[in-house]
Amino acid sequence: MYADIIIDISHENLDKTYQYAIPQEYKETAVIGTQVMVPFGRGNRFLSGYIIGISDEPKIDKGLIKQISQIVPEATVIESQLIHLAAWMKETFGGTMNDSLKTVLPVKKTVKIKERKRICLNIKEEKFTEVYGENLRKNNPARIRLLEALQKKNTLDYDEVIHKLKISRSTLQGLEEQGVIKTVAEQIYRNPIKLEDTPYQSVNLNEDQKRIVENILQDYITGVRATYLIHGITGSGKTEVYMDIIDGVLKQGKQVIMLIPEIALTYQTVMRFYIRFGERISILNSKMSHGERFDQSERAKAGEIDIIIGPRSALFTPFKNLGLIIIDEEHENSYKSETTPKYHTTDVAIKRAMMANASVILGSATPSLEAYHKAELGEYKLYTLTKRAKEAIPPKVWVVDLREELKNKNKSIFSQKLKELISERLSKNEQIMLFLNRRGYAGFVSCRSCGHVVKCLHCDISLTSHNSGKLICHYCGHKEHLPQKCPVCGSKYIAAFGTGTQKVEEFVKKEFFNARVLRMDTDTTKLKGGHERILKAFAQQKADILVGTQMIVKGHDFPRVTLVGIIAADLSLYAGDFRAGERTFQLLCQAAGRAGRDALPGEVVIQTYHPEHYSITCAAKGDYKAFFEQEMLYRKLMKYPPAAHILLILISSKEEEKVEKAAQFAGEAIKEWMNQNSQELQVIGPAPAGIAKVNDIYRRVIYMKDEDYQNLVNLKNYLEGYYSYSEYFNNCNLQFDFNPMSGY
DNA sequence: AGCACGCCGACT
DNA sequence: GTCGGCGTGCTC
Repeated sequence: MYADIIIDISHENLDKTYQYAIPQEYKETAVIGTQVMVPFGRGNRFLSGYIIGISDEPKIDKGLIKQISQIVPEATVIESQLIHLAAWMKETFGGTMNDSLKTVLPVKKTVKIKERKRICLNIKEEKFTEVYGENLRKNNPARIRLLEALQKKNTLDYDEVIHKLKISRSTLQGLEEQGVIKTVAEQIYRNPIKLEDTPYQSVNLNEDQKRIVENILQDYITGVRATYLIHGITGSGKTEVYMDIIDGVLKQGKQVIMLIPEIALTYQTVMRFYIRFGERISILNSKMSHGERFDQSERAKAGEIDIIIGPRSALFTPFKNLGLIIIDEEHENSYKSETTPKYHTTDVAIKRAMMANASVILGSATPSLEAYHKAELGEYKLYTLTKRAKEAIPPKVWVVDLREELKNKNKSIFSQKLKELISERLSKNEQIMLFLNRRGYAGFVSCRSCGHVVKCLHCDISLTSHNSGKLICHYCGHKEHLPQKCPVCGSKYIAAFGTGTQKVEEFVKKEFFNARVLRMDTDTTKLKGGHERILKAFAQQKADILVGTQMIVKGHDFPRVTLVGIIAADLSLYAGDFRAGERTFQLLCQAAGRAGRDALPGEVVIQTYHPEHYSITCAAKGDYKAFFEQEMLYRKLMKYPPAAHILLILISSKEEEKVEKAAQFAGEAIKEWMNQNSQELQVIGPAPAGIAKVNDIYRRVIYMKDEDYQNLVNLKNYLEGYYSYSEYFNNCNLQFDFNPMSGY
């Protein structure tokens, strides 16, 4: 038995694994994640390392492999815990150990720190002349070069000394031993938050909020560790609840990780926490460089901070005394990783919390079906916040049936109602948001007259129209022709559905030519800071109407927005994946929450061909529970998560023939596995992926469904085994996605 | 990073 | 010859 070990030195060229033999007495205890002491290098000096893999075969000449000397008893070593977590992620979500390690461990490329490593003189002037003269006499060119450079400039950059002055490390070492120079590695890590002198004002919690804080803290202090789901409607003051709980947990000497979706990371949110918790808080965001992130993780390890706020990657902050993980807006898509391992943050957070004896709080206005389902099963403790904290009035919601509009010869993209309300708002100088809930590849086919949507017979998923004029199911690959007439009402108004933000903008300009319009989509936010710039302009009322996709409904509050128009709720309702209904409900709730945030009462217009669909009626009433019940029925019926689990297998290659063969082979292997294990899993595919070709790489998918997650994991392991040696997978890539969030 | 190996000029 | 300065390459 051999162990792959990474040596615990943060240096680039040691950032790889070395194989060591596991002595007999450690056969049982040497598992992935354990810290070990090993002899390393010529001098066999004892270094600490971590086991990140176990194998039977030696990778190099057996004679060169040394033995592990000792196992460090499982202390609360944070690295060890994170490596453990990585191993669990590899197993649960697929991919290699390396993939998992890279997501879990802080980047070891210590670029920033290296830059700061400096060389300076360590002797007085008279001594300098003496040393300099001696080296001149002995004709030591490298030393002279360095001394002359140091004479001109007191301190020099380490990297420059090595590369520009061409001084080797051994020269520096020699001089340092003699005490002529010293190297200073001043690690100044910046705190990315700027101080602002706003005193903290305590907020008075209402009864509901107080109850939650007290209950959860009571649990915490008495040693109960659990996962909580806080279902609080928009504006019910979840953040205040989090802050009070954090405060209580900090008082227990523990640390807190607070996760938020990337887009919600606004200056205001951070400031609120900063004002309350001061210097011991830090943030992480995607704009930060590797170095800056590394800084933050070093600060966390050194115990300089107690709270970190950031997107899903912040989950891996190396806190030694982790007490609580909060996941705000738990239903957000960005919590699912798009790269292997395709983990869901909630699952990993719960696992990490278990390992660290911490609790988890999930919060959302519209919890994911997964979370609410688990709460109903009693796996999570559920708390509900039903009152708005500020006494704002819930908005008035109008659902407009677009089929009626067509009957009334209104072919504009704005219904009569929406037009009226827009005009009224413009005259009152109030602001309007027009929201296009478009997402990913749309292009489903529907009848403009009766609203019928063409769906897959097998999957109950909207078919997607392709350029070829064919309709395709993204799950099973089922194909059919685009019908000439609506199969339900016979109308000829049946076509692919799709509107872009530019089009909406054009229409607005045409219909309301004196309105000032801002558009926000991937086009207009491409430039750096485009996002912020547009939102700021709108907040300063430099425009009357903001047109955009989901990105406009998240984050920012605009007190003067009193009307929200959803152009076509169907766009997300028939997006071609099983979460379409859920996503629509969430988006509509969020959009509705934008209207009338302050004193001015708000109104919302939802335009749709399906006013009777429960995603829309429930969102209009703001009735989460009713929506959940309905959607859960659908999931149970179709065996979609959380009623069952889905494993998506994506096979890709540059050669079309190869993918086809590999996909067929994988299909056979699955059958073989089912026979061997006498299991009956539902298999859909192999089929070309929804986007069958990306950057000249061909893609095939296989969907598997089963109620038992472990079954799917076993199958994944079986396929991974094949992948490593079967020639069918040569030049092919194999990826797994459990309970996928996005289409392929 | 830390260590040793090997090369080179200088000195006893 | 030997010694110290110096550069380089390897570590299971």
